[in-house]
Amino acid sequence: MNSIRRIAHLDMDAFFASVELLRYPELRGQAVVVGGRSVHQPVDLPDGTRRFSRLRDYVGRGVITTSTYEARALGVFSGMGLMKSAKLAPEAILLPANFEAYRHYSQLFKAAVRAIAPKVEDRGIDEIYIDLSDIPEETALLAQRIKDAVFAATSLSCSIGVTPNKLLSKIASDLEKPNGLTILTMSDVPARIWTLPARKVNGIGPKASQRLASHGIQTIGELAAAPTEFLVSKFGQASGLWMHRIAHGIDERPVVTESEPKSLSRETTFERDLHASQDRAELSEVFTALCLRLGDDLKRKGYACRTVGIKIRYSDFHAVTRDVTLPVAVCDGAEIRKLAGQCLKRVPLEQRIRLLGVRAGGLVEDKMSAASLVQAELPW
DNA sequence: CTGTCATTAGTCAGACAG
DNA sequence: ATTACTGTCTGACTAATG
Repeated sequence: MNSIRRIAHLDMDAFFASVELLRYPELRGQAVVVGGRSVHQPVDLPDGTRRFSRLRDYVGRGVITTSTYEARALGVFSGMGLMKSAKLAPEAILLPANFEAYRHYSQLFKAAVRAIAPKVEDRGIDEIYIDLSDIPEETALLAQRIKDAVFAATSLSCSIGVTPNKLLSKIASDLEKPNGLTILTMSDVPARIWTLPARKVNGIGPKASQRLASHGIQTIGELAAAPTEFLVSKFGQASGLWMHRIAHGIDERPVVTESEPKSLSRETTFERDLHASQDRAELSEVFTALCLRLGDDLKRKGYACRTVGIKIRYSDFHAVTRDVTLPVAVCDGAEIRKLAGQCLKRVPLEQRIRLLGVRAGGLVEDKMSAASLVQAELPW
């Protein structure tokens, strides 16, 4: 039971952008970013070539979802506003996101991995953890075999880190990107991990890294050197102890192969900020549409919810949420609309609104709600 | 009967991630 | 004119229950 674990983290390289390059191979080698809306869909020209949008053509409030490494070299990264990135790289190609294609390639690469190593934890569309502990094969050969299988199935490259735990593997997979393969043991922690910024730890985001920096802690090594009592006094019992452990490369979390969703949500950002009274009709229409779509999502996935909530982001980017919990679960869009409407009455509506969202929580399985199954279960 | 403590559920904000 | 969308987790606070 105390055997050394071998955990892999596999991360597809620039996933969305790489999938787009499969469809538009003439863009290979160019600065390409994925983001924005479908108005930027490439147009097929009569001469057989395609016309692409450029970042400088972009108007709106979207962000970059993924960029090619050529685009990253120009300083444009995921999460950056497209308007801002257009100033840095006006000539870069802009493509709208095509989630259907990404989901397709996601299934392909995950199936290819599972055929070799079945203990796989889903971490979103483009990454997974794999527990390799029970597979009797030398680590480097096994990891390379997985990389080859992913490429054979998708024509896409990935980067893999293999270490004794999820924390270290997640960091390791990023060390030699793209097309990397990094294998670390605990003895590598001082040389390869302690030298990295604390921000590289999965779970230390912008806020925590800034707070750490304010105490003179920049690297994971400096975090490891900080007294536990100091970390606990500054970040609380749970976070302080956690930081101390992860800084020493300790992480016992298992690879979890099955999970149920906890919530479903739909939200949208408006082209311009709307006002509750001035733009009442428009807001109401979007609100209802979100609720109906959420109801569809619930039924399609076979869930009902006991909690319905809303989210509003104001023009100053400050956000509020309200929710309500019921004694019985619901899944009907119109029902959700009513409950969400009650939540809406509890938020201030003086300031203009940038984003509106609806959420279903407290999910319970409700196979009966799937229309096809209702028929099947009828007794006659 | 009152006060305290533990526990749980609900609500909301915020951090984080892919 | 900078900042999408979907989802998970945690901490703080309140209320209810025993």
